[in-house]
Amino acid sequence: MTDAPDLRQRLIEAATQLFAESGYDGVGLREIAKRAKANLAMISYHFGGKDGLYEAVLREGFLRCPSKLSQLERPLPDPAAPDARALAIEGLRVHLQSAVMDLQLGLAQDPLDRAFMAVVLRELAEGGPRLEALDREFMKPHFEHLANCLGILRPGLSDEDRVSLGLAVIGPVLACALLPGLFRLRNDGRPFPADGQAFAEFMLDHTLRALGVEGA
Amino acid sequence: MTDAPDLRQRLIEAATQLFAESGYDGVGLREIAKRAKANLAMISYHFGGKDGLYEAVLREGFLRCPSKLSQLERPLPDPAAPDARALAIEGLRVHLQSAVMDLQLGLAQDPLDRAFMAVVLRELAEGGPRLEALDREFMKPHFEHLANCLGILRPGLSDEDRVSLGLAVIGPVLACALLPGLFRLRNDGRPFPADGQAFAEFMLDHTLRALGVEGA
DNA sequence: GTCTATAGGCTGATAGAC
DNA sequence: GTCTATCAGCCTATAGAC
Repeated sequence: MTDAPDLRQRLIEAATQLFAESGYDGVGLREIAKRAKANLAMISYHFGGKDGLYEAVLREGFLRCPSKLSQLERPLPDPAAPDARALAIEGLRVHLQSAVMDLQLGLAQDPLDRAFMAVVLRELAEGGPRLEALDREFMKPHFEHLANCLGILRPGLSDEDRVSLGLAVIGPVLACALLPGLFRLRNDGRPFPADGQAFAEFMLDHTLRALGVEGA
Repeated sequence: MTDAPDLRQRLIEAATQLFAESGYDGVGLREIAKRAKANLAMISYHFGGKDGLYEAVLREGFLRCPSKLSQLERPLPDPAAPDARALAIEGLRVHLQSAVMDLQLGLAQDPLDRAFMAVVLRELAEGGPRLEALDREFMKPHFEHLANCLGILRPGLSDEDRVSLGLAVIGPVLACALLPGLFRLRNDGRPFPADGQAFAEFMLDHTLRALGVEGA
């Protein structure tokens, strides 16, 4: 991991960790080079500059993560099917578990993946120019799957209310990922959630109760 | 506003806006001085340095906001009262409306207040050394009020589940405040929520359904 | 209190030897 | 591909005139 074979990879790993900790403006290239046990000039040579390195961090992260993202199968419920509601409920469960996994709330073992997700969340929060690409890559698939399931379980909402409902379901997971320090405080210093699976189940149960659906 | 009487105030206002936009490391003192129409040296003179200016931004924000925070009265429900459940429901409503207001999701008119809350949220997300103070000042009162209400409506939860339940209620509001750009995308470019009051009511209704309580 | 001028250090980037 | 040495520019901070 830290002793990756080639320099390029070491630089990307070091940069991912440091950007995750301190943000783009908070780290210098010298520090990154030092952590990667590489020479400063190698950053310009391999990536063309700090911006190029940052983009490489995101690009390589994209390439590395999709295979890990949504490892759980996520069947799209067919509204016309006779068991549509049951499928939607199962879809909702898979969606929540998947979101909790993706956002590294306790299931991700690889520190590099955790750091990468922190970079992504930081970028989403800043609302910068890369927001649309990140949304398309990370958030949109989840939101669409979520919207499908919710549309079956609660049809006929206004546009505004549909967004609100989606937010009511996924918001807790997002908030938890965006404010890890705060929820550590809320949980007496222990990381929260302690058990990602149980957390996802709790949120699923909460959502199903709100939707007036009997839990599967 | 931008033309505040004294220089000190102008510096704090300029710094609040710029720190909100670009973060602590993302802005230079020159830029802050320029926006405040002040001389660079005045920052050291009045605040002792960049760190002092940042702390002043937070301190003055604390002083300015509590009067605006929780403008709605927020009675603490008494679990022993005969109408405890009704009081808890009303408390929950007030809590959600208040949180939506505090987090500037559509109700805050003053751009300075909006910028200040952005600084606070940024600081909470970074998880820095000031996190505990910010939590105590901004989050804890809400969480405690929330916990009181939820404890009445749904007693006997485990510690972990109690945190989860609190997060299920307040998470959507937090997520929305932390990812304004993302939810603008989710809402076809329009800011979300369009109507903070309606948003709070939706979340209250959602929560009450989940808790199996008839809406007031 | 406000300003100019500048110090001293760090930043990202690169030329050029190997 | 990797390194050293160095550049020009920016950063924060401050000494000192007014």
